[in-house]
Amino acid sequence: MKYEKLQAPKGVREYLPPESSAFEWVRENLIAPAKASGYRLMELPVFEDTNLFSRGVGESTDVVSKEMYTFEDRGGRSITLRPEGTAGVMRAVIEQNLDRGQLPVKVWYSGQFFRAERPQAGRYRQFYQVGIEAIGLDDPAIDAEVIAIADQGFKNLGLKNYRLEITSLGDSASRSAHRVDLLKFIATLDLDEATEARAAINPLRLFDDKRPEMQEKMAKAPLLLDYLSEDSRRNFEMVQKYLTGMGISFTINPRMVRGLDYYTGTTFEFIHPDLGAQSGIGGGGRYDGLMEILGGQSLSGIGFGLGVDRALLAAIAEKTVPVSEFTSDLFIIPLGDSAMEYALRIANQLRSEKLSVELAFGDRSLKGAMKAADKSGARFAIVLGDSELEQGTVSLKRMSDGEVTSVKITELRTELAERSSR
RNA sequence: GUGGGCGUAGCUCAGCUGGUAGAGCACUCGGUUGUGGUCCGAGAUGUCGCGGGUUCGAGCCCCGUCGUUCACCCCA
Repeated sequence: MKYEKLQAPKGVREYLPPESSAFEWVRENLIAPAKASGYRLMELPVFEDTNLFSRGVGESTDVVSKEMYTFEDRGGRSITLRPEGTAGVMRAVIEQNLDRGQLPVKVWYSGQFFRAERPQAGRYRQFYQVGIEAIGLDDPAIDAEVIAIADQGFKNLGLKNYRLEITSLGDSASRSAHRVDLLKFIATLDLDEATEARAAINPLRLFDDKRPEMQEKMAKAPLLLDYLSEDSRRNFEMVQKYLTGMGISFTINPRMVRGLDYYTGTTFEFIHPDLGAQSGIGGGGRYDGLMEILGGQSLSGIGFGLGVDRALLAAIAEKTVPVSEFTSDLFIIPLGDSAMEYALRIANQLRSEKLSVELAFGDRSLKGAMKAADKSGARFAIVLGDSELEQGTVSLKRMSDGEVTSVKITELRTELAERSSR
């Protein structure tokens, strides 16, 4: 009886050895600056009450209206696989009262997110993000620091070709003033039906249209940046000053539009040109009304999400991924049953002393086992047979040049420690 | 959700105007008794994505389907 083969669901990206080590390298490097800045881990569920996203992210966004994985659980509750990270963090902060202590609350997270889009280069239905949130403080210095943390993550990967774009969406007074004029302007344009509909939901979206004729039409549209209130404008200037002071280069993109409704004030995107159509490797911004919308107190916040999958693609494009393979300290080749019994024992012991040790299993030829030792990248190899067991000594072979030294088995650990460090 | 390209051994691919499959790499074993990376030799592996159709006959043609890839919408 032969069973049918199963496949992974459409649009998921899997990371298997040896590429998985590059993925892990990217993720850890993106996390490191957050840890170094006092952000602490938050491990959250990947599914939440659907209302969290429809209310938090915004009913009008594409993410909510057509890209969510929503289903009913056995208790009849509407559940959604998280399409982004911020809403879940806010929910947990409110629910667990983290905002009752000292502010800001500074947390980071890492994990998979889900959007039911048509997959393409750098876009998957399950994707990985590293993110941070700083909640409860209005200070342009925090905005600048959050951006700097993201930037440092990309620098850790050795990336050079990306650029940082920033803008300010201002406070609600700024936005409503701008909206009036923008709607007036849009009313003068001759738009197709689909675009008209998008404009009705969120007129800012038209700035993001890639079609050249639309860009032309929008060229003279009023820009939100010109409508910033005095406070917002001063805030934005401070953010820029701080960034410049840290040596972080950026460009101001007054036409930048983000896909989530909760953004306010400082907003930013990291863009890498070598990835194809999906060029955003990370982005974020302020979300000053979000917590209140989700039933918490009225606190501001700022955060970012960085795409691990896309950052990896960028690192591959720029050829900055280190080629290091896993290397163990010792590879043991036992010959025969009693040697295997002994090998398992000393391997365990060496591992308990923090050495990494691999064994040759199965009935392989010695030549094949040596080949496996070579492939594993182990620094040293020993053969364990009857004569070695009798004499209590082994020939410690250094794989890089084949040099062999006779070593007592009881002294393997110290020998390895000494020789590996050189 | 819309549109284009692709789908042949683990991987990268070849397969001429339709006659039931190959290469390189990788893998396993061997090249005289227990030592890797080079070299030489031998070997295993495919329901040609799946289903249907045309045909005496299809990996090659047609339809559908699934997957993949690229782009649009949108986004990490």
